Amino acid sequence: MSPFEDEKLDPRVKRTRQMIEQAFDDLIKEKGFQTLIVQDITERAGINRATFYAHFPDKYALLDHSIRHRFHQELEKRMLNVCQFSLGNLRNLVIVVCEFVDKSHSQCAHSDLQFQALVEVQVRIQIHGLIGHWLEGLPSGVDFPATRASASTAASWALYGLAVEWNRTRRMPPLEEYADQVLPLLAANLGLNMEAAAPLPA
Amino acid sequence: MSPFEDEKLDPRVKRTRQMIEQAFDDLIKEKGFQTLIVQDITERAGINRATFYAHFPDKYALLDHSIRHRFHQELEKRMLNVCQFSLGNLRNLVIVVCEFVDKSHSQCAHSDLQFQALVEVQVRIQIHGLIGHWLEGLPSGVDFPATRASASTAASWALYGLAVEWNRTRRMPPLEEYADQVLPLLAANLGLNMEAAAPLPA
DNA sequence: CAAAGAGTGTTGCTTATGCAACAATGGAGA
DNA sequence: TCTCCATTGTTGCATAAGCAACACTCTTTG
Repeated sequence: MSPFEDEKLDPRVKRTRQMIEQAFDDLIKEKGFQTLIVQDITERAGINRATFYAHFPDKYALLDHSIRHRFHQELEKRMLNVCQFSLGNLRNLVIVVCEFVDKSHSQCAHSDLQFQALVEVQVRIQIHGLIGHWLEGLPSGVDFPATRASASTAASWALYGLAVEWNRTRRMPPLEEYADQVLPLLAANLGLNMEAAAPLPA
Repeated sequence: MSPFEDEKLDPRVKRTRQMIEQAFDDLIKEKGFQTLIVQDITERAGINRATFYAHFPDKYALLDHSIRHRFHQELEKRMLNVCQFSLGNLRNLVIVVCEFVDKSHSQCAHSDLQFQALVEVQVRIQIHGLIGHWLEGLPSGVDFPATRASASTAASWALYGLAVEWNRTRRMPPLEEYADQVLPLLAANLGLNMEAAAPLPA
């Protein structure tokens, strides 16, 4: 459930990965993802090129890892990775995703479509996993429009799409307001009627 | 002449030394030199204890190296390590030494006498080397009170002593003024009569 | 005095990283 | 088309770093 714990790993490995990730993050801001070559990363990180390939198959794998890592950190900040389902937590998730998408889109220079697509895939996977985990924790009596798997799929796509839309409209309305506005939509995906007495704590 | 150039060294070695030196500097500020044990340094640096001993015989050698390194950096900042003798350069050297002594004494918490003594030895060695190098570059016609070797010895001790004194009087008078004040003393050590027409550019 | 603990250096072995060279791919330009 | 060049992954070998264990010295504490 938590692929980024501080495993008791060889300190050399931990250091090298940190240096690679740091160099990668910096370079993406500076020259974007597409024009970035592996040699840039290893030079900035101060490691050998062969060492890079000992850790990542290529720069795409590194990007995937980096996105997962950073998004997971955002979840950790709000403890969304160690909680149960509630409308309040779902609302926080909306906020996290919107902010993350906004930050990603702003830092990639030339509206790099490939970059954005790769971000989307990784983030959606994580959202899907989190919501799926939440739903597993619900009592079996709760009804869903379909299976729980379908529910988390629909909700994760919907949530990401809403985040992109919020970014596209130049972050209007304000995030808190937007979260309140779209929360019923997502709740509906999950089979929750917000007008009736919700079976969950808000 | 320059023991700290960016030699083409194995990047692993460069990294490890940097981490050790960084951890050492931080820890000295936090808990002083005497109470510091090697294990503290290696833990903070994130390296193995055996690796430490592969680079330094003990914490005293590390301190020596650290002082030499930092003092040399100060010389480099003002390009005193790549210039010839002049009264202006000697004056700059006074300023560098005063500032360095002051910084060292302020950062060592409990007026750690051993620490101060170790700093003194290393800094004086460097001053001695630099002045000696300067004197070698002078034309053979210039007169000294004694040999050039004696002159640089006397001057280096005198200069360090003056720096300690300036620190002891709570940095009074202001550094620039103090430098002008003591410059004739040091010049006399080097056989230069500042009242007569100096054979050197000011 | 004895025993326990903390810190020091050292050692043998394992593992990760550095380095240089290589073939393979693909794009740019004559 | 052809060559040139940059980039990519990969490989074998050299070297640095990690790790656990050891003996040794001091200090502390009962």
